[in-house]
Amino acid sequence: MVSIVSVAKAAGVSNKTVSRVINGEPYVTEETRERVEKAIRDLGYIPNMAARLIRSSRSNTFGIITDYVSTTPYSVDIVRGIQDWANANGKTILMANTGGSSEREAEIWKIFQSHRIDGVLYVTMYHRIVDPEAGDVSIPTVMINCRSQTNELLPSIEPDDFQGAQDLTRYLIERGHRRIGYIKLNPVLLGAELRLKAFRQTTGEVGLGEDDLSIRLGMEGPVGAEENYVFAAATEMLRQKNRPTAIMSGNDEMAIQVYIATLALGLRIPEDVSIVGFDDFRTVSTALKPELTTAALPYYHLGFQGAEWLNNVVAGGNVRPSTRVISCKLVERTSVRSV
Amino acid sequence: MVSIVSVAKAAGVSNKTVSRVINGEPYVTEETRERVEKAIRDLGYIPNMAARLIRSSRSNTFGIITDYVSTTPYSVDIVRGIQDWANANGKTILMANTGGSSEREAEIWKIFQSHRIDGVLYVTMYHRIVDPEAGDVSIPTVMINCRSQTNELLPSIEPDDFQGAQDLTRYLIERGHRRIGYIKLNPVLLGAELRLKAFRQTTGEVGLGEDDLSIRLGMEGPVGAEENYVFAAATEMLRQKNRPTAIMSGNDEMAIQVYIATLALGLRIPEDVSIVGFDDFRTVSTALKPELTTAALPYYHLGFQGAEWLNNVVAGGNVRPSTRVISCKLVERTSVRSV
DNA sequence: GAGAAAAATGTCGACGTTGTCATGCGTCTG
DNA sequence: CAGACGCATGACAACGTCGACATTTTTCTC
Repeated sequence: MVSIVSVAKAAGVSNKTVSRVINGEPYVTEETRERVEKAIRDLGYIPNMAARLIRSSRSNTFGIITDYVSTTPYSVDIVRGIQDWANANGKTILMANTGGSSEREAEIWKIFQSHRIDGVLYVTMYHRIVDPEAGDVSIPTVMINCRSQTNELLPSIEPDDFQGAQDLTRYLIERGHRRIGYIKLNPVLLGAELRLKAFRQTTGEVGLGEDDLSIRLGMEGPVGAEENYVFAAATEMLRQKNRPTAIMSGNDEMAIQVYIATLALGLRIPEDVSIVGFDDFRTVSTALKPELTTAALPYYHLGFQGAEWLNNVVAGGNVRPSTRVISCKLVERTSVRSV
Repeated sequence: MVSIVSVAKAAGVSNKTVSRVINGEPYVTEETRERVEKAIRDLGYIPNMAARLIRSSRSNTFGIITDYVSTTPYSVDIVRGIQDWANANGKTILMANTGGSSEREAEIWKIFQSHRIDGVLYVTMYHRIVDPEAGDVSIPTVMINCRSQTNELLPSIEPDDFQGAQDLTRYLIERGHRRIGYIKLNPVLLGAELRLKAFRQTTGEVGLGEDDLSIRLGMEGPVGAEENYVFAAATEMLRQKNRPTAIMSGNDEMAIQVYIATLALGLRIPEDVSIVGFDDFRTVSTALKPELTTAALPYYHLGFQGAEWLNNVVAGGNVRPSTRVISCKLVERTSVRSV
């Protein structure tokens, strides 16, 4: 492997001068710099990160720990956001997946430490409460899309489920809907409670009461293997004599079933029933016809800003641990009409 | 940071002996070994990979290059497969994403080289032909879910779109369907041609001709921003006097629209129309009611076996470059009935 | 044009690990 | 009991890079 030494030889300078050129340090003549750069090109020299790390003990590497579950694969956008930030800021990304096993997670922390990574982004694929296995380790960590139960000190960055559901509810109310159905998410998800709370509060503010609302449980059980009541709930809801003019679906995926239930009853969307989702899981929201109005989970930004934040923490910034929240943008499509 | 030296001191042995213990080398007394292991535990020593690499120039690290596109996020299963293999075999994963830009891709190769990775897994998020920017570099590479146009020498591992579509078609034929609709994938996707070819050939084998088949284009244009004709195509297809009794949808996502079109016409699934998809994009295939019969893209296996293969290549195995193909398993659910 | 300051370049060692080779010690062989 | 052998351990250098410091060369100042 071609090293700094061979470059130095080729350019007829000392190692240190080559090092200076590589790192853009001052005090190198233009002429020398060019000679060295030519040697680098000619020899195809590429700096050895490992050697660099060993000297400077800063790896410029972040580790990502994920917990892929077969659901909501859209959340890979978090990883994309992280990667984009990392790429723009010269950081490298080491990646590992717990697969849900906590022994494996412990291993991963070890591996990360053995690579002397600067910090960890702990990413969950759905919004939930977790319990990182970092042990007594003190690697700077930022939680993304989740929050630590035990360790209040870890900064976390999460989607604003409340605001998203609030916007969506207001959107329906502004368009004249007064009888609204709501199909609840799996209670395991952190968003379930927040979204429902926002729905209740917002409808309450305009004086809608339990009689105007049809609230049903859509799913429950372990994520990935849940009991699914969405179709039945939607069907039942729409068969009521005073059926809702709009249905808020816990998420976009569940909205598929609401669509199907609605159509199977011979009702039209949005003429007879308006429907909104949540997540902006585009594979679904734009595949549905009419396309689904929904609130976009800010996955990409969660990742991007999480990485940025971690960087501040690593740099020792004055980062008081806290939960940061990113808003969910309402995406207006064509599944809602005014009544 | 606690190093091998401090451990050696604590245990009252030489560096080398500690090294021996760490690497499980022979010629260490049980007694010494225990003493060293105790010191390691007490001090919380974790080996420094960078230093190790600098000596041995084997990083035990694979790089993954992806090209995330906002479509088919389900393909993260490829990455999961890779990670699982890596984890089981003590490899570390470095990850980067091109975002579609080839300058960035070139940078990534550089970065990977600077980490002295052992090999690269070049992963695309949908089955297609690509053109890796590795340049004159000769890092062992395995292509996953794609194939190189220019470099015939790169091994690749791909889903068997042909076999999957064949199985699906046979499945319909065996259940008595003789008038079958087919909605074509975006021709940009490698699978489009293969699946259609399988459909044509398999229907042809049992004597079905153009009159029995309704073949329509579902989508075209750049991935992520394509023109979408699925709903219209399905609607038109089902309005024919001799409407198909079954429709094969290019993929699961498109099947959503076929469902909606079917139901909007007042037809029932599967009583009036049977529907199959492709991909087993579970967020969709199990959210549809009735649940969708489809062929599963073997994403996880693509990743797992790709990593395994790369490992062989790195080890200098007798790996004649070739395209390996992994079958798509038919997943029977309830969207098809016998006629 | 001498002396000082600034710029350019070089020398050397250290980072943490492991490979090479050397050494010490007990055991076996004949 | 001498010599050979096998096991257990250690000393030391080297990997590629960069920081600290030293040295040489150029430029500036009066």
